[in-house]
Formats: sequence, C-alpha cells, structure tokens
Amino acid sequence: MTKKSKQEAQCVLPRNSILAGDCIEVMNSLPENSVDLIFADPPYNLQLRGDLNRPDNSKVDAVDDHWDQFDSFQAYDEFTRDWLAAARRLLKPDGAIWVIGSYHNIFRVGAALQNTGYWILNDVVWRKTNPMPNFRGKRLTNAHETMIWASKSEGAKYTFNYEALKSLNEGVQMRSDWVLPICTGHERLKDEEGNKAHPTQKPQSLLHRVIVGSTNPGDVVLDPFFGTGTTGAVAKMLGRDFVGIEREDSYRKYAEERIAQISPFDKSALEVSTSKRAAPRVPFGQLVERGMLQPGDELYSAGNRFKAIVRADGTLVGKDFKGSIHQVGAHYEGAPSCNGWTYWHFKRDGQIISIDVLRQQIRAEMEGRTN
Amino acid sequence: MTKKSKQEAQCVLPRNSILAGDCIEVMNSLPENSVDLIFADPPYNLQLRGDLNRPDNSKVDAVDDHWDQFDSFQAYDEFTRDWLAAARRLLKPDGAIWVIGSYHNIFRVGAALQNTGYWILNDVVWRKTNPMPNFRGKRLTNAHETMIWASKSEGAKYTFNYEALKSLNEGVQMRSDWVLPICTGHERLKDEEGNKAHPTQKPQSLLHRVIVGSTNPGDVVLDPFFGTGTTGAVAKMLGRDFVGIEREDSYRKYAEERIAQISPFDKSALEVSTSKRAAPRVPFGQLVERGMLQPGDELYSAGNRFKAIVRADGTLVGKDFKGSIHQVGAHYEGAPSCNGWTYWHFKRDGQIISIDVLRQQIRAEMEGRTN
DNA sequence: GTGTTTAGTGAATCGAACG
DNA sequence: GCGTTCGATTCACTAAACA
Repeated sequence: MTKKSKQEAQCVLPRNSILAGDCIEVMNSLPENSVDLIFADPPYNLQLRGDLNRPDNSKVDAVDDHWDQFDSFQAYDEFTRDWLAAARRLLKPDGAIWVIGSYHNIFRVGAALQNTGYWILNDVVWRKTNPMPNFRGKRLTNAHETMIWASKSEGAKYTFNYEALKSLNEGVQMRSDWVLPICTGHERLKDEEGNKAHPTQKPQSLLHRVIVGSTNPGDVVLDPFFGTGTTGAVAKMLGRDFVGIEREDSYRKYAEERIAQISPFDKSALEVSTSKRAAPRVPFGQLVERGMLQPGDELYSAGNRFKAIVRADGTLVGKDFKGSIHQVGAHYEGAPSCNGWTYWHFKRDGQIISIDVLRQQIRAEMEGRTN
Repeated sequence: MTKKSKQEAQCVLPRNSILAGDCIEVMNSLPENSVDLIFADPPYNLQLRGDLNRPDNSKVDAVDDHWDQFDSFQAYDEFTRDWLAAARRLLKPDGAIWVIGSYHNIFRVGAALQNTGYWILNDVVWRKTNPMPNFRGKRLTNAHETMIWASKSEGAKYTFNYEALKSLNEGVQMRSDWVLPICTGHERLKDEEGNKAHPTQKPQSLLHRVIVGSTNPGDVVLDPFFGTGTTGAVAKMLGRDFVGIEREDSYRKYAEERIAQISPFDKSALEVSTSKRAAPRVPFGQLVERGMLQPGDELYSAGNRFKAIVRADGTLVGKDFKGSIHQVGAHYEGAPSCNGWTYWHFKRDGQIISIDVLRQQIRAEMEGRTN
C-alpha cells in the first residue's frame, strides 16, 4: 500500500455516497472493520479479461490440455480472491456478505469465499417467476441465480432477523429458495432511447429481503459493484446507510439520480418483529422478591405430573432434586434442557397459569420505564 | 497405473453390476470412453460441531459417517479432482455428468469440474417440498440442493431430450429448478430394526428426471457413489443399463436386493408430480418487497372502521396491536380468525381496493410455472 | 372399518450471557 | 478467558396408535 492510500485508509467511511474507481483500490482506501454488510454482484463474463485489470499470469499448468481456458479461469480466480480479501478487511467482525452469481462464476466465487476465511451461512436460490426461455431448446430454462450468504469468519455473531423474515413469509420460516420476478416495468431504468440503462439490474424485492434479514436500521451496506444502485436505493428506503463503488460514469449518474428521488420509510414502519432473545432477561428470583410468588408456593409442571416448591432464593425444590426452574424441569423430564418459564405453572383462584405470564408483566413494566 | 490395472482397463464394461471398492481405483480399471452418463452423489464434507436437538428435545440423527470426514478443504479438493478426472476418462466424448451437492461442497465441486475440462450446461436446483427446518432459528431453512450438469468438454454433442422433459412439465419448457419431495415412506430403505439403511438416500423422482432428460434407452449410466442404488434402480426401470461402484458392503447388499426386485417400465413408478397444485400461497410480505405496498402505507378494514399501518417485514401495526394481516384483523373484530386478504383494503387514486387484488396480480405472474 | 390424535423424522456446518 | 447457566427454537409428511 502506498503512503497516500495508507493515509486514505485512516479516513472516515463516506456514508451515503458513490465512489468512482476500481473497487479493489477504493476498498483498500477505506477504513477496516467499518461496514456491517456487503452486497456484491460481481462480473462473470470471462471473455472480458481485460476488464479485470489483472496482468495475465504467465505460469501455465502444462499438464492440462485446456491451458488457455485454465489460464482465463486463473485470472478470474485471482480477481475474485483480491476483491473478496479487500471486502473482508472492511467488514466489522460480526459483519456479513452476500454475493450473487450464475453457474458461470458462482462456483469459483463460493470456493474463494471459503478459502478466504468467510464462513458460509446459506446458499440462497433466487427462483425467477419470469425468466427468459431457452430459445434453442438445447438446455433447461435458466430460471434461477444463486446467492451466497457468509459471515466474516466461523463463529461470528452475524445479524439475522429471523422473526422479520418469518413474518415476510406468512409466519413460517423463510426458506433458502426465494420466488421473485426479475426487474422489469417502471422499476427498470431506461436511457433516453428506451434501452435498459444496465444489463443486469437486480429487483428491489431481492435487496429488500437481504437487507431486512441481515441488517438493522442505521447499519452501513457496501456494494463494490454498485451499477445503477439498487443496493443503495433499497438501503435508503429501509433507513440503512450505503456506500457504493462503481467504475462506469454512466451507471453512477443513473444511481445518483435514482437514489436522490427516494425518501426513507417512516421509522415506525421500519420496526420489525423481534425475537424473544432480544427481550431483557428476567431472573426467576425477581418474581419472589417482588412477591408475585412466595417462598413455599407450589409450582406444577406442564401436564401436571410433577410438583416443586419455590424457595426464598428463587430456586425450586422437588421430591428428590433442587435447582433452578430450568434444571428441575430438565431433571424431571429426563431432557438435556428445559425452558422453566414455559414448563412451570402456579394456581390462582382455581386457575392454572404459566409463570411466563408473570415474566411478561415485569417486562411490560420495564418497557414503560425505558420508553 | 500398474500393469495389472492397465490390463483390467482393457476389459469390457460390466453392465448392470455393482463393483466393490474405492471408486477412483475401480474407475481407473474400466475402459475409457465407454459410459454415456455419470451420476455422482459424492460426500458433502459436512462439518458438524456438536449435537443438535429439536425444540421438543429429540436428537437430530446427523450425517456423521466416517466416509463424510475430510481433514481439510485441501484434502477434499484433492479427492474431488481425482475422482472427477477418473470419471471423465470413462465418459464417451458426447457423454455427460451430473453431480449433486450442498453449499458445503458444491462450490468446490463446480470449480473442479471447470478446471478438469468439463463444460457446465446448467446448474439445477432441487427445491425440497419437505425439508428439515432450521430448529434454532439461526439461519434460513436449508430447503434445496444443487446439481451441476456438464458435458465432457465444450462443444460436445450431449444428449438432451427436450420434448420428453417438456412433456414431464405439462407442455412448458423444463426449468432449472425442480420441486420434488425428499425420499421418505415406503421408498426409503430400512434395516430390520426400522432404521434408515442409508443416511442420504435420494428420491427416485430426481433420478427419473435426470435419466429421462439426458440418456436414451440402452445407454449406460455409471454411479461412482452408488450407495443403496437409486441410480441403478431408476436406470433399470427406464430400460437403461447401469454400473455402480460402492465401498460399503452393507450399502451394496441393499442395492442388489432392491434392483433385483425391479422390472423395467413399471409405469406406476413413473413421474407422479404432474398433478395441478392448488393456487400458490402468496405471503403478504411479498407485496411489500415488491413495492406494491410500502412500509408506512395505511390499510383500512372492511367497513372502514379500523386502520393499520404496513411495516417493512410484512406485519401490520394498529392502535394497540401488531401482527400478521390475519391476526390484526381477528383482533379488531374480536373474532377467532380472519382472512386478512379480504379484510384489508388500501386507497389509491381515491378508490378503496382490496389487497386481494394485489395477490391476484402476483398469482397471474406466477402462472405458467407448473412446478 | 373410519376418522382423529400423537409420535417420529429428514445431508444441519443451528448460542449467548453471565460470573 | 473459560466454564456454567439460562432458555429459545420446527415444517411437511408418514405412520402408528387411538377413539
């Protein structure tokens, strides 16, 4: 790295702007560990070798008969390794990346992701409702593209808005195959003559799902192959910041205009369903401290087969075992674990009520305090 | 190659038999340019950490077999290169290969295919109708596997029965995504104790489509990871010859018995997925993703008595309640349930329009899909 | 016999916070 | 840093058990 770019690398990330230039150079000039999500739609046309800005590697594996073809794969692999490494440097430790491609390039990209240290979380198939048919009838209709979702490294705490995606899917878990139409109609950017402004403009619906699912409002999304700025447009709509990198002047111009016209959705509309994991933890002992349950009270298991008694320190004691609500529940069920909150019940006025109701009361009080 | 295996390599291909041993060694002992199609289901190299329990605390029966264990990506890549090279030698010049895998291995397999000189024709997604859910809610449901279809080299005249596949798909071009159930029920081979005979048995419907689409009657199909012989069973049914290679004695035994019981052209075993499906379910969230409704838009109840606001994850928020379109509708009506699609309306150009109109638009787009 | 409920299962890289 | 504890989390389908 030159001295100049070293200095540049100290700079603050220019949020909500489109940077001109080669994406590898530009990424190397941005501060490390500064980006929450990267969405990348890299080029895959192997014929455009000159566009990769890489000298041909003269080392030829003479064992292989297809040396010329191999050489071109090699150049693409090198390019892929380089931009993936530059992107990984920018990611926060708990950040993630999405890359989209077709069978021409996605296998090389996926292998490079794994070799670079990313950890694949899912591959996701975009199933096109309206693909272009195979006119010559020589192959299957190419009706999908593949996305790879990966964290920066194994074990990282990536963002995943499970409940929000479940809501987007009528209350059942979001699957790894997404059925969405390609980008057409008014959404498709056209030039003055009515020709498409960009050959592979992605639909906003695709980015909507990616960004809702793997970022939170206020996060920064970087797109190193910005094109006409679908990533930036959807990020702005959804109250996220973006950074775009694009080499072609023409595409940048379309993207600027397009994003300027967008106004973010109202903040309350951007709140999404959250998981119980995000709710504050309530120690069972607090129910005793607050007098919602009293030492000596009896709790009954789900199914009413077991009984335990509440003690002053918030532990339970059963016939032959004592411990936390979870431990005693697990013991009686012979299970590896047990959620005591949903397992145990108390009696009041002849009714059997889950102790989780009491926890919800406490949480409601806490919310009133902080909001 | 040793002298012995050189001699062996001169031998005639042993049609309709299951060969014991390591697939690379066995393939190297078979005559070159002798096989029309290869179907391969290699080890996926899953890297599972600890145990996984379902929410009901039952334990997931993981694929932890010794044959799926590799020391590193490098070791897996080496293995992949070797068996792909041996397989390519066996293929007739106009032969083709299918390889199936998941995100754990398919990217490495695809890159190796390209590097070995194969020419990718399509990647095909097997969308499972009934995949195992993601029990911890930490990722997307892993609902598909990927197959790669490749010819021996660029420009080869591979076999593709376009019309046959079109017929299998109710008269429209077969697409690159195939919707098929996983292998369960009577088709799934069990041992004496009722446990599955093989952890990853593939459904016959999948092989049916592969073999009908890319071979002709009388062709030879080779499967180097034969397992319990789904490839051989379907090949025999369809009047094709097969060669299986399998290392595990137990799997070979099941395969022998299974294939012996099959008589060719068993019509009842043919494609069953031709029935029309019910109107596809459209998640309300898709209206938001597609921009037909926007986060912050107001919806009005039938009768115009209640109002709710659309959020980015496809849930609604009303005055004192939030949830799905159905839940919020039911809440306001004090009803046990509510069809949100007919209950909620939006305003456009002064008109009040049912959101069901938007759903019908999406369904109209999806028509023509038959999978 | 017939309809209903309960149990089981499938290629899975399936925590996070506290002390 | 590491061991311990808390406690969140499932869809489609089959088949046996039950009423």
